[in-house]
Amino acid sequence: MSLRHAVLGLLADRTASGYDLMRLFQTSLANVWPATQSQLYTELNRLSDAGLVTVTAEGPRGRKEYGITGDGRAELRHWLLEVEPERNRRSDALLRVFFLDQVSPGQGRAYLERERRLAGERHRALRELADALAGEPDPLAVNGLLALEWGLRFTRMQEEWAEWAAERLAAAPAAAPPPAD
Amino acid sequence: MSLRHAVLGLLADRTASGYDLMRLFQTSLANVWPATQSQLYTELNRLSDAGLVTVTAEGPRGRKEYGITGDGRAELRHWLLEVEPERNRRSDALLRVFFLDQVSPGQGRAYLERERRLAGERHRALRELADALAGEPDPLAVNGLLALEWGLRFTRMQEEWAEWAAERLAAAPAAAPPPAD
DNA sequence: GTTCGACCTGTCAACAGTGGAAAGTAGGAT
DNA sequence: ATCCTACTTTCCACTGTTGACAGGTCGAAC
Repeated sequence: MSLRHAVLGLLADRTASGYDLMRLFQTSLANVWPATQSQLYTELNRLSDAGLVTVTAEGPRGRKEYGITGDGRAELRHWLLEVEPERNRRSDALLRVFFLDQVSPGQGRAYLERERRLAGERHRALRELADALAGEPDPLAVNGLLALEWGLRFTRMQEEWAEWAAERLAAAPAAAPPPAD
Repeated sequence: MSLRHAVLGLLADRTASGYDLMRLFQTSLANVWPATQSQLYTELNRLSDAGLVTVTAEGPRGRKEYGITGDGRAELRHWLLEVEPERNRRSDALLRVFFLDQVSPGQGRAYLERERRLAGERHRALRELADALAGEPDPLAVNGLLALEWGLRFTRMQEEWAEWAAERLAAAPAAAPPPAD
């Protein structure tokens, strides 16, 4: 459960209402840890009960401004530095690859070609985002750029892999040789 | 929900009991789509109700052997070729990167160094697995090797990225320049 | 002969995440 | 005055996943 830490991280350098957080999730964290409005409000209440955040101000229309507490910062640091990151194991796309011999070799190659295309599109979208962000010195962007570079490398890798896999499939429809390094 | 399709995929070229499937998940699919025993039995019953699999034999100790039906194969092909693969969006590790400026630059670099090390270890483990599999011509291995190559590239990419990110962090603790291609 | 381990099937409670509905306030446009 | 839109919070039903529990058969070893 890292939604908790995502919220703490965002509150660490600004106070915000649930609505503010929702917009931050939609923009800066959309590609890293998406969260819906209902999750956020539930989590804010839980965090508040646990004493990790606190209401710093109450606005006009019921708006509640939340801020991180000392305990909250401690928890955030603890998670950042001491909790082992969990591996991302499930992959819808990779699962399909496992069963690719259930369709004809031609369909398999077509599937991989689509994968390559989709990865390429995502790569170009991220590149545009990176170029757009390169101009404005947004405080959020500092480490966001590290994540962005990760995305650029990842999508590039997916493209190359899909191309490689399609060739491999074409070369040896019956038995694949061991992967190259 | 792709557990359904993982089960269909495995049953597509062999009949198997729930227990057999459990072992297949533990071995060949462990890194792609983990599933627990309880999920499997529940899913088999659901699939059976939906007419996508059927009991082909009943063994001595209550063992039930399941086989895929025509509808099941149709569903599998449909999922493989026509359903858009969903992106894997949540990443525990990347989320941490976003909040890396909550700790000192030195701690941040130490974190990235650990990431690099963990990725390297996983890379070496996958390489050993690939070498071990290179010998035996397992029917499962055919497309499993494609997935394995994906893992090799992915872990290598993570290593390189963590190194790059650490350098980037060291070079510009206040404001990061735009990412290179 | 019993005990042990491998085989085999199932239920249950709990929780994270999703999507949608409900309901309310304030400010600006018509 | 009224309506629309943005803002704000909350609740509920549903799915997927997990881990624990609970049962059962069989072959082999002791």
